[in-house]
Amino acid sequence: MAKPVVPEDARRRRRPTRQGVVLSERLIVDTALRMLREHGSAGLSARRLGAALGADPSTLYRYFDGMDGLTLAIGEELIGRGLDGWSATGLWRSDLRELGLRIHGAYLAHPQAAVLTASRVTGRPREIAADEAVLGILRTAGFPDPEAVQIYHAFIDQSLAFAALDAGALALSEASRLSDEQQWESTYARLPADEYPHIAATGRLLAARMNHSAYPVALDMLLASAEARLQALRGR
Amino acid sequence: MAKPVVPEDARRRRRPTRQGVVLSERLIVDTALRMLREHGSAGLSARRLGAALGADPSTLYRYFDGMDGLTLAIGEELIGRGLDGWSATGLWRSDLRELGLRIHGAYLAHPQAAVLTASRVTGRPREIAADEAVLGILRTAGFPDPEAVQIYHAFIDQSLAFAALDAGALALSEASRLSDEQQWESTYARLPADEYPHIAATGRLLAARMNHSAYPVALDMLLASAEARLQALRGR
DNA sequence: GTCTTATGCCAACACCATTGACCTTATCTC
DNA sequence: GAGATAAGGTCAATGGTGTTGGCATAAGAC
Repeated sequence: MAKPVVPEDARRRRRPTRQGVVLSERLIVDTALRMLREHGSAGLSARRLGAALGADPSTLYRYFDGMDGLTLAIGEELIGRGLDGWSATGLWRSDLRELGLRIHGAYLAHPQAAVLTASRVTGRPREIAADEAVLGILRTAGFPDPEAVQIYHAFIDQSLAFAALDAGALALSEASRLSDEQQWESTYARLPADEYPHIAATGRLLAARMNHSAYPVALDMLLASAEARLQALRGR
Repeated sequence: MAKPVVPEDARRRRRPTRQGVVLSERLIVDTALRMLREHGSAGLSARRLGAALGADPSTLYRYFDGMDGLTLAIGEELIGRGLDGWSATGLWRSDLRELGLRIHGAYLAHPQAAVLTASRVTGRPREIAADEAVLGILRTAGFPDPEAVQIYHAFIDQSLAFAALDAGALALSEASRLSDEQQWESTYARLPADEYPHIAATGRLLAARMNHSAYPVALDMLLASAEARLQALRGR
C-alpha cells in the first residue's frame, strides 16, 4: 500500500475539505449508509461518496484500505447498532432470542448495506463483543464447553446468514415494487398442478409466508433443540 | 431492452464465432463457472468471459439479460447439480438431511460462484423442483400444511443462507492462505482474557470449530425440533 | 437460389477503483 | 512566535467495467 491508513484514534490533524467539511471515519460510514439507503446497494462508489462528502474520492483512501475496508467498517457499525443498549436478563433462552433478533434486525434496518456486509466476518471489536456475549449466555446457562461452542457457532452464523439472505430479498423487492399478490401470481400460481402437486396444495399458505423472513422460525427451532439438549444433559 | 434475448429452446441459427466456437447458454454458464473457479469471484467480467469463449463481450447480451441474468443462470445450474441423482427413500428426516447437505454442498463446490448467487432467489425450474421436493417430504411425513410450509421455508432459506455465508468464508480464505493456526493467532488468541473470559476459556474449541461450516449442526437442530413437533402433534 | 433475420462483431459511452505526485496547512518543537 | 514536519487534502492519469446502437454476414426457410 503506497499510502498507509492512519488508525482513527491516532489521527491528529484534521484539515477541512476544500468545501469546508471535516472528515472522520464516523462521518464517512454514516454518509455511506445514507447513500446506500437512497441509491441502493449498487449506488455506493468512491466518486459518489466523495461528492456527497464534498471531498475528492481519493481522500477516502486516507481513511480506509479501499472500498473493501469501508465495507467492513459498515458491517462493524451495523452489528454494533444491534448490540447497543442490550443487556442480559439471565434467562438464557429469551436472552439468546432477543440477541439474535436484534442482530438480524440491525442489518435489515439497512438492507442495501447488509447485502454488502452481512456475509463478511470482520473480526473487529464490536463483532467480537457479540461473540463474547453469546458464549457467555450459553456457558452461564450450564452448557458444557463443547456444546456451548457448537451452539454458539450455529447461532451466530444462522443470524448473519439469514440477515444476508433476507436483506437481499428486501433490497431487491424494494427496487421492483411488486405487491404480495403479484409476487404470487408471477411465480407459484402459474405452475402446473399435476407436476407440482405439493406447491399447488399449499399455494395460499406459501404466498402468505414467503414474503416474510424465516429467521424467527428457524431461530426458535434452534433454541428449542438446544433446550432439549440441555435437559438431556441434566437428566443423566 | 434494445435487443431482446431469445429463449434458449427457441434458438435456431447458431452461427459460429469468428474463432469457430458455437455458443450456447450451457457453454457460457460452464465457462463462467470455470473462470470463477480460476480467477475468483471478482474475476468474472463480460470482457474476460468473452475472451475465454472466443467471442465479443457484447454477444453475451444475446443470451442473457445482462451480467445479472447470467448470475441467476449460474445459480440455477448449481442448485440443479445438487438435485441431480437424488431420490426420496421415504424416511423424511434422513431425506431432508440428505437434500440439505446436497444443496449446501453443490454451492460450496463452487464457492466463488456461490458468493454471487446463493442469496438470490431465481424462481427458475430447477429451484422450484427443489421446493416441491421439500414440501413433498414434509407433507408425506404427516406434517399438517401450515407446519409443513413453515418448516419448508425455514429449511430452504437456512440451506441457501448458510451456503452463501460459508461460500464467502471459503472463497476468501482460499485467497489469503492462512493456516488454521494462523487464523487463530490473528484473531481470538490475542484478546485480553479478562475482557473476554468466555472466548478465552473456549479458545481451542473455537479455533477448531470456526474453520468448518456450522450448517450440519444447524440442520440437525432444525430437524430435531421438527421431529419433536411432529410427535407432539401425533400425541394429542 | 433467394430472402430474411438471428446472431456475431465493432466502436463508443459513461462509469468504476486505485495510485503517485503535488501542495497546503495543522500541529509540534524550540 | 518562527520554523520544521508530515498528515491529509487535491489533481491527473491508468486501466478496468457493463452496456448499447449500428452494421454485416451467414444459417435456415422456402
